[in-house]
Amino acid sequence: MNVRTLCLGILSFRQMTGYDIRKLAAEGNFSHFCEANYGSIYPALSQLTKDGFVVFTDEVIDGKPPRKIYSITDKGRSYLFNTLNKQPGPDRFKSEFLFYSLFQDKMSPEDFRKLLVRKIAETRDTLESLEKANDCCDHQPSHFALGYGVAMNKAVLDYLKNYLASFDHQVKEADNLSNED
Amino acid sequence: MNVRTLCLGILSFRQMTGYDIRKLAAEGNFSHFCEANYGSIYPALSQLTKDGFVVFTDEVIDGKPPRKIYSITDKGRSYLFNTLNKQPGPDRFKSEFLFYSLFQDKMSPEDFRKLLVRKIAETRDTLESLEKANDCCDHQPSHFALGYGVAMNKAVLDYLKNYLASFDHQVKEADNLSNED
DNA sequence: TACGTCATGTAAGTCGTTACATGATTGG
DNA sequence: CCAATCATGTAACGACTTACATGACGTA
Repeated sequence: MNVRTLCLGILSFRQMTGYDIRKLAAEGNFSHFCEANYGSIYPALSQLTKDGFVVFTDEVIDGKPPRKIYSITDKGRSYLFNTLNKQPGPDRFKSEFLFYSLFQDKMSPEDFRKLLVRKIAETRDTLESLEKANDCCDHQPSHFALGYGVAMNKAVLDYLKNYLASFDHQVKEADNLSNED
Repeated sequence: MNVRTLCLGILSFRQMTGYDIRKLAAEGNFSHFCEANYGSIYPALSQLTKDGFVVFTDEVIDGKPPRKIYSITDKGRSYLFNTLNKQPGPDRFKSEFLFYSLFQDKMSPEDFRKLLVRKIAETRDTLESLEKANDCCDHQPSHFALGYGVAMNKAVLDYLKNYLASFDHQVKEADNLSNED
């Protein structure tokens, strides 16, 4: 799913600006399963315009920055639903954290613990914002996608919290042993 | 975490060929949180060699294809542990499936159901292979990383199975209603 | 004999990131 | 007045994907 298709999909819900698209894709209800920056969105919108998949109207209002409001065309819509008929590629998960964790026995316990604690906080934040979005949301398909993210992050949070507990337990035991010497 | 660092990390466990690295990164115990193909691994290894982070020996054995066996150098190891001291970037999750699911009310129930069923099968497969790998594995950090994947995929599988059940239930009810007409 | 696996690599192209450039408005 | 937010874009670069190119061995 490239940025062009992402934009097209988002615009199929309602017309909006490139700025709005970026908000949804990088901070909003779509951000937990996709990504897009200005640097890819604006060129994508140009291309989609060239292809006739979207059109825009210039909105110039006094006292506001001028905006381009993009809408999907019939051609764009049929292109979108056509690609949606193909089967989706596999989910992709990339975790620098997990890569780092492979070397936990090469780090000091304090360093690895920090890593864990930070990750737990991060996951908790993500989870909270997904749950909040899920509560507000009445669009059923978005609800499904948000719930997916909630389920995933809950599981990860549990896993990490358990691991932290057992990690602390182990460190404590090791301390006790060394104190007995 | 670019492919160069990934290769360096993998080579810090043991010496191996580019072919082996690809296996680990695309099919093995690392594949659930990273990706790499030949097309990125071989150039990465050349670069790492130039930088003095790895060295290789040519292995030429009669009746076997010649291989280059790469090992990490001290310089490479210290570079690796240096980057490991920085804090890791956030996990990235991309799901074409979730994107597609946003349009479930625009598809026929049969089409969306197929999507769900396929995803469930896929998740079950991933989960099984992670669990199998986890059973065999005695390297504790890998165990942690695999467990993370297991937890995530279990949660997703549960979520999808529940959703499928409620989906089928709804479709059935709708059928009953329309039959009563 | 044909296919799968081992094994290494290149080249073209796609795609996206980061940083830069600009400028207006709003709210503290 | 300063910072944040709204708003659009470009350019350079980096990174990875895909397809191509090659070849040997084992096995069914």
